[in-house]
Amino acid sequence: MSGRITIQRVAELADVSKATVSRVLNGYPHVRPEVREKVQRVIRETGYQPNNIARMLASDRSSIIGFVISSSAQMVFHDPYFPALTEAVSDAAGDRGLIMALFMSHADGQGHRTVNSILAAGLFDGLILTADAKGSSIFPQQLAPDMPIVFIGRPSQADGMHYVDVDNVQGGYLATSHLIDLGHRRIATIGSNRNASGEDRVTGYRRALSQRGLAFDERLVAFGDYSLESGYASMQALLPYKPEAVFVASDTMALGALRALREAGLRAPDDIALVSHDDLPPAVQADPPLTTVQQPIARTGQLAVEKLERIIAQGGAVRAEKTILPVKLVVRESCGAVQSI
Amino acid sequence: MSGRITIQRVAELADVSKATVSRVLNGYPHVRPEVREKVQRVIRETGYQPNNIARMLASDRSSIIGFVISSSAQMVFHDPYFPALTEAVSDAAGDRGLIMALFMSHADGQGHRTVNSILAAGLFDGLILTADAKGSSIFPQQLAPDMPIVFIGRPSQADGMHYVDVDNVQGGYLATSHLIDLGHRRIATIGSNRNASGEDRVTGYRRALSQRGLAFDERLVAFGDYSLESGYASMQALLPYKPEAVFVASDTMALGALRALREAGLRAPDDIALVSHDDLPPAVQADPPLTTVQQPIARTGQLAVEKLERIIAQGGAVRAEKTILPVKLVVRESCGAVQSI
DNA sequence: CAAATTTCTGAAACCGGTTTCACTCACTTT
DNA sequence: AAAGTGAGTGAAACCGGTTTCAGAAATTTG
Repeated sequence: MSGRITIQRVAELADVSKATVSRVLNGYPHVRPEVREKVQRVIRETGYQPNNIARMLASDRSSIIGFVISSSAQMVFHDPYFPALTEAVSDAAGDRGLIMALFMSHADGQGHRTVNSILAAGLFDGLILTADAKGSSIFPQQLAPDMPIVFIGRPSQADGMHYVDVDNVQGGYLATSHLIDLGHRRIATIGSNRNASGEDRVTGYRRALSQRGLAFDERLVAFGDYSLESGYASMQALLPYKPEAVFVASDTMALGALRALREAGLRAPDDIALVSHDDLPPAVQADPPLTTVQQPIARTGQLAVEKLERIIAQGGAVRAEKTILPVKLVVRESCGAVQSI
Repeated sequence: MSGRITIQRVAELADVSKATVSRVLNGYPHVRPEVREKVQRVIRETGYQPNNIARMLASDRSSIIGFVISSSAQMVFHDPYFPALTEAVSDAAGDRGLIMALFMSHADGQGHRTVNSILAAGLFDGLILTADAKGSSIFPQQLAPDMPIVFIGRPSQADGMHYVDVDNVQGGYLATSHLIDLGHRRIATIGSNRNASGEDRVTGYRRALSQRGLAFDERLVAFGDYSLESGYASMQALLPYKPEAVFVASDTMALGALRALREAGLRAPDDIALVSHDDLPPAVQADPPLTTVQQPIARTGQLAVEKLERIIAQGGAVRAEKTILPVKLVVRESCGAVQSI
């Protein structure tokens, strides 16, 4: 693997010791410029590539991080959020010279097994986990207390955990406030109680209502699972209660909601105004384009990797710390604030 | 990493040599049953986990394979094909005790750089690459002639390459034949010339036409890039030529095509019959649900991993071999063969 | 100019496994 | 009973790097 030639061979050719070659390789000081140059020339001429595995063994660092998506395969398929997040983490890792190993843990209770085997591999410098769904918690901390771990999204047991999340409460709040500003009073929501993000967005919704003196009506709240179908079903369930506007907790569910409206012979925003959450590509493509709360996915992935790297560097002795990223409202047509062109 | 205790410690506790522990660990013969049991007990009691990195170094196998998606980020987002394929490869790798490292190489010409750095890592037992787009070929073979590589999809330079692909020609053929069977004569296609798959599907389309004695009309052929938008634009471009039916080379483009129809006040299948390709989840959700050619994505990923494993095991001395998987037509409503319920 | 530093450098230990090889020992063959 | 077999075992080499440590060489200081 990686060619025949080793550090030993380079050392011989350059007429120095392995130690010196290693110093040159890692840019350490205490090497005479001329020697350094000679070694570099040999390296160049031979095309020598250090064996990373040997390096890992000796330095006890692998530069590999695990990225575990602990959602059901269904969600990974239906919601572009995961591909987007995966790319963000992958990019961030690549930028920092880390290799990302991806694991998709299945919904059939294999979550633990997957994580177990990952940890057993003893191969990773650290792990990034997507926040678990409520009730199907993963606790790698118990299995490997020293493994550096960063969650993306608030885990169900957030105590002592590092995590990066977007301000979901603020997201729900901004979306709902916008609808109130537009004069709507009877505002429904399609949220989710599947994870912390969904709950937080509903919390923001309620906060906006109460702050503006609007009553909270239980019948105007539906819960989905982030799938298009659940958005569709939820909207159908809400229609009998005649909402004027709806805050949908994800773009994907909003697409389903739009379909339900269309089938009911209604149009957004004319008959029902709609604001969603995430600002993923489908939001722009939707008909009408969705007014939605933009969450900085790329930044989220980047911060998670940076945080993980920091924890790794400090040997895990970092106080658990959460990072909450701000969100912002992107106004398009589904809310009725601007005219369709 | 992976706890404190080493094979040396286990050996001491079990009062045997490292060699014997290693034999037990790997299930090798030539260990007395009682000794084997004693070692296993110590392993159990101490919770010993072998250090995989040391193992890799000694055995020159990492059990890590790289999966490189060499498409633009755009496509990865827009087309569920890639998440589906990624999951398939990830699952297949996991089933076989391999770890999958994911790389998304960008469209900005970084493709090569990504692959270079992957190879430089000297860490992978092998690579699975998604077929390159035409003109942006990746040639890791040149850089690392000994690296076992399997493509998914026919690469632009297929000579001497291992690859697994679905029968795209047959896909285009089946779809088009179906439309002909339904009585249509003026059949258009939205294909793609971005990669081999797209071209093959168009080839199948042409083959069906000629076999049934229908003339090929250049104006009835449009090319997209697998995005929803390109499907939309292509359909708009085709409408002036009044097709009775269209074969669209991907579900995602079909969604765009449907939108174009809707906006033109037309309906599928009544005004224009439509058959697409892939049978990904959106095909079912579409309105109307899409008649589409099903490609066995999970199987594709699985075969790619198995083939790669075989090449690795044989030290790369395997004659290049291609595997073409059959496809089948799934009839839903968009073609007009069955009545909407 | 001697003494004290500081800069370079290489030998050797080390990381934690796997694998080779020689040797012991019990059991078969002649 | 001597020789031949094969199973069972451990010592040691090995994988290819990094890191420690001590000593030589060069430089600064007194």
